Amino acid sequence: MKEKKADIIAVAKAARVSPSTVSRSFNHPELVKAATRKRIDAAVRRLGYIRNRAAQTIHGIRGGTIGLIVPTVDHAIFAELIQSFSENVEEQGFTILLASHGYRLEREYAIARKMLEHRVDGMALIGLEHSDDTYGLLQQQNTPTVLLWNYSDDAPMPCVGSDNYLAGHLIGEHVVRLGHRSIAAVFPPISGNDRALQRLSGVEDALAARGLKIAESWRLETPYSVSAAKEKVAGLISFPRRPTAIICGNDVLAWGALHALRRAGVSVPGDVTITGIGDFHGSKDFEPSLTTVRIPARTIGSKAARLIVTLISKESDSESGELVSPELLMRSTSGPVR
Amino acid sequence: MKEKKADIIAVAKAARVSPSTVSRSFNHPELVKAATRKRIDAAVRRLGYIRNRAAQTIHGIRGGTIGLIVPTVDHAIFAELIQSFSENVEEQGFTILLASHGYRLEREYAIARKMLEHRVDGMALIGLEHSDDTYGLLQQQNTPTVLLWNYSDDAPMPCVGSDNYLAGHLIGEHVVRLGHRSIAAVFPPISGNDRALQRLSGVEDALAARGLKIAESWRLETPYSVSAAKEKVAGLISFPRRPTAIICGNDVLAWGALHALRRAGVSVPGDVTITGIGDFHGSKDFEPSLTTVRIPARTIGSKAARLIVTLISKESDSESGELVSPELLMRSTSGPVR
DNA sequence: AATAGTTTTGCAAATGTTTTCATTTTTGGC
DNA sequence: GCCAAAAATGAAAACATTTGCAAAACTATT
Repeated sequence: MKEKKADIIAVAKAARVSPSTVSRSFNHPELVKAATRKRIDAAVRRLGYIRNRAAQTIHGIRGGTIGLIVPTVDHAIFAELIQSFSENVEEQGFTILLASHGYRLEREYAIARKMLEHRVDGMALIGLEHSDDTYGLLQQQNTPTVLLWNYSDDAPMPCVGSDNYLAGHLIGEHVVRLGHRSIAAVFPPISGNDRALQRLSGVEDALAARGLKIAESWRLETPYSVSAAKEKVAGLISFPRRPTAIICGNDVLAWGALHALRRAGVSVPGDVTITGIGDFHGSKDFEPSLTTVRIPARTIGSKAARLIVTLISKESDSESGELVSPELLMRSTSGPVR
Repeated sequence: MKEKKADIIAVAKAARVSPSTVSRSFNHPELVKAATRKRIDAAVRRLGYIRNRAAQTIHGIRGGTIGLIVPTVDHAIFAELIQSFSENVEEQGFTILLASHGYRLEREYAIARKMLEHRVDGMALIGLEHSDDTYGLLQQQNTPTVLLWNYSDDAPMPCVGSDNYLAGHLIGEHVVRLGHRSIAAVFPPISGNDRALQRLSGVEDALAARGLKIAESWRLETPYSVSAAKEKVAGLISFPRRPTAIICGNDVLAWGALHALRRAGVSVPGDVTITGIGDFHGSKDFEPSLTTVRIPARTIGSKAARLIVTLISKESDSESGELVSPELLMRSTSGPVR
């Protein structure tokens, strides 16, 4: 029906040169005479030729793609990270191949495999918790890989992220320092989510240091959503005996808690202290503004981007990642216990 | 240093068959004897062989990737759309190649080109507004393409989305019906953003139908962020003469407005009515819950996914897209004028 | 045990590039 | 105008696969 798409040979013919020259004109323009290059460019435009990356990838040339696997895209926090990572990586001429595994680590393995089939130049994963298969695969193919979001000195691969345990610890300490003794926690499910687990441990250890413990019935688990958190917290405060502080595993849950309290007419921080973790867009401007721990997604994204590109081009395994410290932001949702 | 990665020939040798048989065992397993397949699979596992998609793409075989270009990832609304689109597309065995252009349409063209170089099987773009070059490119390469987010009968390519003009109209009508006459609007910049433009037109037309018009000084333009909107609205209401209703171009801006009013001690909807557009996660559970127009990102994402896959496999241009209607959600931030 | 049919396999060509090496063309110095 | 050196180009091999076709190996049938 339609003339088949132009290939490099067609261009060569049209420009009255050999395919080699056309190829060179793309990849090493300085090696071909300006006049010839002009003719080639004209032919390219005339035929609407588009290079076939697949055909060059076959020659072991870098394809210019980086695989990024996230649990999900539509959590504020990952969205920000993805944006920053992809922006920075694009700047270096790479394109990202994106997929989400929905917190299922076997899916992650399958996706990683598929990305390797596409011969990505590097990979980026979220967190430190991955199946042995995944780690094995990446190691064996020795694909440059960076782990995002979490940092640990003894991670099996270079990672750039924050110390989520410390983040939890900071917020836990802040809350006990304010004098709170009746403390509840609202966290996302921790299976397949080492970030949440570490935050929770940090909180617990901080409390334990003062001999405090979160009562079983005050340890709430909710999916990542404002409405789920709101509902859970509404239930929590409907009992006569209430916590004086609620520590949330991330800012989205904290927003939900805040709305629940507002609805119930409970004053924050007068009656109850609320804290988040993450400092998402909007937390600073919430009324009242949310006390939280800053984990700078944009910074992590851009540092990770720089790292993976280095790893890819230098082929130097030396780089071991970077820790970006969490920072406590005392704002208006936390206050001393009455 | 390390033995080079296994290729199909190495596998063939290890399994004592010819490369052709190995290839067949992957692509047409029913054509090879079970016993042989077993031997091949064993060899594959032993050598850690991973197929090279690039090498098959070269044969005109579908590579299994779909290019998705968005303005940015980290707007709640796109995040949700991307998630749903990618989820559904992955289910069909495709992987997405993602990039963002930051509302710059020339960037979009460059990215599209690069994706074509990677020989994506299809493309998805946000909105109907794209450079002629981009449209030309896609048409000329006749790459199956779907336009997301916006729907129009006379779009140059299949699109699945909502009617943003109608969304704006619905909300505008709702507000005037409540008796408001002093109306302000807070919208994102409309350049390179046909969604916002159409919403605004919808609003304006709805007001005009009642002989109303938004005063120049009450037409605020702010970037997409809670804090920017909060600030702008704080300024707006600091004047003695205030609007009785503020129509926001999307829910994020509405949240900002809500926080500004809360801070200023202005009651909603008692003193001022606020409306959003989008119905993002969290709007329903905001206190007070936000009146807005629902534009179901998840639905759009999944329908678009289905459409692009059809377009790719059936090669049938017949499909022309789908309109998913916006729906007015009257909640608690809007009320009759005092 | 021979035949016809069917299933399984291998050979070789093809795919769209890049790259090495050799050859041709150009340039500059005389 | 000639020569050596430098610059530009082309021929052919290489890359990792797939596939059409033909050969080989099995199965039933007699």
